[in-house]
Amino acid sequence: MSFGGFFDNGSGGVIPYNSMPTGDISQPRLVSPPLTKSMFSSPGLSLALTNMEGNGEVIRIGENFEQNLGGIRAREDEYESRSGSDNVDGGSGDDQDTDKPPRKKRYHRHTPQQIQELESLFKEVPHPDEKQRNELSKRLNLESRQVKFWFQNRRTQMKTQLERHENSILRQENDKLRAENMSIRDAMRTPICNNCGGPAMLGEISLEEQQLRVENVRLQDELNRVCTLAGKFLGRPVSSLATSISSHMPNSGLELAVGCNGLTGLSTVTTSLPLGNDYGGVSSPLSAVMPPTRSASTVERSLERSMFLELALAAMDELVKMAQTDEPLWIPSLVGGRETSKLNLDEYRRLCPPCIGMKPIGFVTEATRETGTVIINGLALVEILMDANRWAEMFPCMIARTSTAEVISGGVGGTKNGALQLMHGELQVLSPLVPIREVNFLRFCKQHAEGVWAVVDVSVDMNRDTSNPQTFVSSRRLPSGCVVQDMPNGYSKVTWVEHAEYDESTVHRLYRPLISTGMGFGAQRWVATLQRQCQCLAILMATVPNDTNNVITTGGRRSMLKLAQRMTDNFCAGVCASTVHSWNKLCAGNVEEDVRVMTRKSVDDPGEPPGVVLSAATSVWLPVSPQKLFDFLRDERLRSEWDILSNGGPMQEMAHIAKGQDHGNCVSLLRASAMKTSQSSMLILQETCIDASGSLVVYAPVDIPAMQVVMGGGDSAYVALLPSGFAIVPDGQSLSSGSNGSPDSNNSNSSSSNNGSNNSSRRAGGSLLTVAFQILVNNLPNAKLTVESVDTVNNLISCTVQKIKSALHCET
DNA sequence: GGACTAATCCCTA
DNA sequence: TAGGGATTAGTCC
Repeated sequence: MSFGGFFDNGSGGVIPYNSMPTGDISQPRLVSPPLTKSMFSSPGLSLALTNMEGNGEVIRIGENFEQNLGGIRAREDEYESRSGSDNVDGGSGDDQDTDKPPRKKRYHRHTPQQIQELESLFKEVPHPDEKQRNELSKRLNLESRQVKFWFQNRRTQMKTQLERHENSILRQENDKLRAENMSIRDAMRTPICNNCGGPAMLGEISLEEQQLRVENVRLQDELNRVCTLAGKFLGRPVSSLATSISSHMPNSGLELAVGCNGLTGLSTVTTSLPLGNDYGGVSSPLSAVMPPTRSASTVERSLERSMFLELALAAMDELVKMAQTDEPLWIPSLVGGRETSKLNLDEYRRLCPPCIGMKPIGFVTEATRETGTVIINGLALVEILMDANRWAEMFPCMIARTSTAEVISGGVGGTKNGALQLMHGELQVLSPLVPIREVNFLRFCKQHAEGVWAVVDVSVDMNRDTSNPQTFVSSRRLPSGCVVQDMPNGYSKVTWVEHAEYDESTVHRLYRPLISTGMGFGAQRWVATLQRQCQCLAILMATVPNDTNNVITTGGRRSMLKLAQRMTDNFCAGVCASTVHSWNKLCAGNVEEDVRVMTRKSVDDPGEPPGVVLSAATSVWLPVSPQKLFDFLRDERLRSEWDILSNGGPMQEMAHIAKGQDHGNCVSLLRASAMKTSQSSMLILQETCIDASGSLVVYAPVDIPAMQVVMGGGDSAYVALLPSGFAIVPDGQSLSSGSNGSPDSNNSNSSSSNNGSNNSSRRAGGSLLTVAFQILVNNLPNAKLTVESVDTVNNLISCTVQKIKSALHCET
């Protein structure tokens, strides 16, 4: 019988086969796959040899052993010649020995082409079935078995890489704990009296000291635990200051089974190790990475995670290269009078090996980089980025929806360093003409140095949401994200790289120049929004209330801003049909082209009036600058020129909360001066914001009594409102020199549209204006939508656009 | 000598 | 019986 790597010597003892007394048996493995029982016909020495099929049959080897070896070698050569690898070495020094038959070296390597093919299949399918393996083996002229081995080895290799990574993290944590432990021991050796500052007397154990002792025991346990785990990954014991492992261990739900090697099969030792996150408040950063048990599914998960980790590391590498390398990777160019850089694709391909496969056919590349100083420190920014909710709050107009699908690693030592998570996101440009970009991506955070952090995103094309197999992927994010470097003044320098590939045909021609210059989804927009939002946070954190009339309390300010935030979020969700609300698109014949009308039921939401809500949105081109358009729309005195709610007169600002240094960033409360008695209980809540990437004017009628509650610091969640408003962006024409999308060549079927794209007088510096209304058309949620309601909202939208055009003297 | 790689052996689900 | 873990051996740096 035989055990792994050992032979039974026939007398009950077990010896390694490379010390067998038969001399030549210690030669390179001669037990090749084609070895068969028929080779050994003579009786004699009993030797355990296992053929490839693993039958473990005992074969008798006779005196003509050498002769048989020749046969084996001949077979082996035959086997090698079938491997399809032509790069087999000619032979070793032994081949010159005339006493022995010429022998090729067993070793060879697959050709680079073969490896490339194998790698590419591995990326798609790390675990191919027999059919796939056979197919590949035929194609590559390899034995099916070789393909199988290759995949097996590659999986093992991935696992080893993962373990190595886990190991390094563990080691870091170990070092930290050890230092902590030492300092505590030190503190205990020379106790100091807290009252007098002198040395504490023996026998006097202060409360603090008792706590230190308890803490010390806990740390020692933790250290032991980490040492044991590190030992497992290192394959050798890691020394620790204490020796006992399990005596202090509390019970934990997670156990790690550790197989003992050596005489495999003779014994298996299972050691229970606590890995719980709840252990004494100290979490293991790897508890989420390591498979608790070794079942098939956990191994699959482990493999998937290791692939994610490999992808994340490659993406991080690429992000850092993209952020730190200038020419020739990024070529400086002047766009719209503003300095920017353009990605040199040849250099990019040379510098960055593809990490998520080839660009899908028909997709175009969008790559942008932007650097800016932001009033936030790197650590805080990283915390925000790694929290889906806070991330969405930071970029409310850009992120329609996001969630964390899985936290693969939570980070090391209580920080986000090493944190890796799988996320889902819906990115938006505020226009019905630009579809939402839905992406599943990995987000990986790494601290590169003291005060230097990087967060990278990269698409993973796996679709975990099997409930919706129809999901059409129209874009994917290549390694994108930011490198943040703390500056001494509390600011940080943020370098943002946004790299995506998308199906341009899904974007309306009017918006293609904007999108292709990166002003839609690109780095400029992320950085501009980040700067504006951080400035807003800094201002709001200032203690002095900054509303001009001083009529609002601090609590009221907070409530009003929260209400405004909800209003703006709902506005964005209505424009882009994000899945936050389940909108039904209307395709009625009387809906004007380029106006998207959607409807939904509002029930059980105290923040909205109950009933049927109709949303209508359209985007038009206007030959005026974005700034001029924004200033016009936010000016309460000019409101009567387009807003029916103003009752033909100017509006008056009753309250103003600044959200930024730019006066355009604020939340205000407006009242129509020409107010009729019937509407006397209504005010307008308005939020406006502007940055380098665009601007927004969002408003909603609100009840005076409800607003009084809010301004007094009451809960704003019960204020029912439906937002309307405008989103303004530059038309992109002045930004893109060689854009392939021209608004002039708009869809042929929209010649009668009101989007102004057929305006022959267009000039550089125009704007794209999105107008959107949400209106309650029936206060019964189950009521049917009438044609009249759709007509009303259609008229409202086209009238408003016409009025704006007239007021700005830009009618066709 | 260590890392990498192709292959082998044995065990287990 | 397929696949995984442990191991070996050839090669490269």
